[in-house]
Amino acid sequence: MIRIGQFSRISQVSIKTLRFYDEQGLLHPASVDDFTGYRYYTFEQLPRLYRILALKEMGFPLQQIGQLLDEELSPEQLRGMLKARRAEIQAKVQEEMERLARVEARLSQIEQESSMNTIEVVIKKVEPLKVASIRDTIPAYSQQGALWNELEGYLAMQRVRPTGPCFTMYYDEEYKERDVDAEVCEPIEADLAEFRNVKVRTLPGVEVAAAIHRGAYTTLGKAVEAVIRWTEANGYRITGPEREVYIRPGRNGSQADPETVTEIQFPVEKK
Amino acid sequence: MIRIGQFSRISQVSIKTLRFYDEQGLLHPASVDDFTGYRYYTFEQLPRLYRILALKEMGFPLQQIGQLLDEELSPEQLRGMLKARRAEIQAKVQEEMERLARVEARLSQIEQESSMNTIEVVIKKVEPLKVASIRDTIPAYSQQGALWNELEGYLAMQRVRPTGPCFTMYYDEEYKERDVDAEVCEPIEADLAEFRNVKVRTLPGVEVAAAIHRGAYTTLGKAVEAVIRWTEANGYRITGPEREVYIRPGRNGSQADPETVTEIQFPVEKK
DNA sequence: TCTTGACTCTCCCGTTACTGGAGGTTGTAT
DNA sequence: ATACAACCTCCAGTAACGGGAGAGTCAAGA
Repeated sequence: MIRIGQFSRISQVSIKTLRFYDEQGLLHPASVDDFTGYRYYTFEQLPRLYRILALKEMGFPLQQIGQLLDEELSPEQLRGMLKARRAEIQAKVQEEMERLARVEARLSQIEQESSMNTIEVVIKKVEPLKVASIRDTIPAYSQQGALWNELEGYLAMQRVRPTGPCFTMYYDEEYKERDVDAEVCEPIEADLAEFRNVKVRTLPGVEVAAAIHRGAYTTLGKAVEAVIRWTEANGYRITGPEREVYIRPGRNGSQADPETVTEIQFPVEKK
Repeated sequence: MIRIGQFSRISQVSIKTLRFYDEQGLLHPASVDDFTGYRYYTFEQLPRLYRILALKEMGFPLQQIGQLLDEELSPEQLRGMLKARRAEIQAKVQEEMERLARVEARLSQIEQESSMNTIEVVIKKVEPLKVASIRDTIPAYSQQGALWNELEGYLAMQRVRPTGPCFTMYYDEEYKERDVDAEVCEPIEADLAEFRNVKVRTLPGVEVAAAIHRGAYTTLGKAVEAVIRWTEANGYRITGPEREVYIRPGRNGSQADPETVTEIQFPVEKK
């Protein structure tokens, strides 16, 4: 019977940790003095402690270690737990590798521009969204006015209010200056009948790479470029049409209002 | 000016998190109503929020993110922080890979033995240790009695008490049945003059791979084998002589006492 | 036998980046 | 006027301990 200090010295496990394992039921001392509360261990407890340490180094949480030690489990179950653990570690490694890629991308970018004037790109999930929309081929990128008038006119007539910021989707694979295949969308909640060009459907939820753009529409291209470059540098693939979300539209529809805030979104998936 | 709910919906950052970032000074709302406490955000705050998210995905802790955002730092400093982060991530990846190796080793072992009757091996640090010792070549592994008698006799005569469990070091590279190069050691604190065969020195601190063995000495070989196999499977290299630490020696020196507890240690380093 | 110093005990707080919930106030639509 | 969603603050919990306060215990030397 030895006291906690000596047990700690032999096993190289801190006294705090030993007390913690006692409390957690992982390793109770062989006996505890009722009056003084002193913990007494025996050398026979070392193998169990070492088993705990070994499992801990494989990354198991203490709770599971308790189970692994105390429950009689079949080799099958044991294999299962080990394989689950392996999968978790692999996921973790993957995650860290992606982090690394982001940092490396930033580093190589800083080599060129030597500052952090970057348009930030983030991954986020977009919920499924019910929208009313009109899709058409328009002569140029900046000439969506007619579509918006038609769509909003119809919504107003039907007394349906949009439930979030409106946006445009661009279906062209490559960048085009003219004859753009565009769809203007207003998110809605209510039921709405389709009418003429106005379609109603629910867009599926997706992951998007997104960047915020502030200022006149003429410089929107920079944000678009930033997102595309980012997806390439960070191992994502673009899987759908670009969305331009008009978070704060220009005053009275102006396309040059410097306080306009737009979000560029590209649906993506990991390569 | 929008309220927290809408800001949360646009940015896909939870309300709780936004409040937390406010509290932490990472992103204060553009204004707060003095009476109601309502937080009001503007769209102009989205870029800052996205910058926070981007840095978070690189794995920076929030505190550092605050610094990165608010302090004017030179590109040099920025590079430094990124490189430090990169190094940390690489270390983390390395660590997880080692975990993976341990789990894989266990899995492949279970394929053969289909249970967990394993001798657990752990890595621990051994502190530098001052010892009195006698080294000699002995006819067989089990015949250390004479050396121990001489060493302990001298210590008793000098009234020096050992300060921890005694141990033997084996210097032979390969396993030998006879003519074993062994050194018996007693850790001491006090100053002690060398005398005849008794040497005094301080062993350097090292990392060791260790396993506990319980029972008669005749089965010690299994523990030794377990440690050696483990080091191979987990990417370590043995860098010094084996130590056999007599944590609980057999009663009156018996080598067959089944309650004997011994620890096998091999100094190691990562490959 | 007493005292000193090392050892041990319990209890509480802090760590990270939030999430969940209780209980109470405010804003908006009908 | 009333419902109900949205918002507020404060508290507790997460994993696996480490640090420290304040009090009790043990072994050895004077």
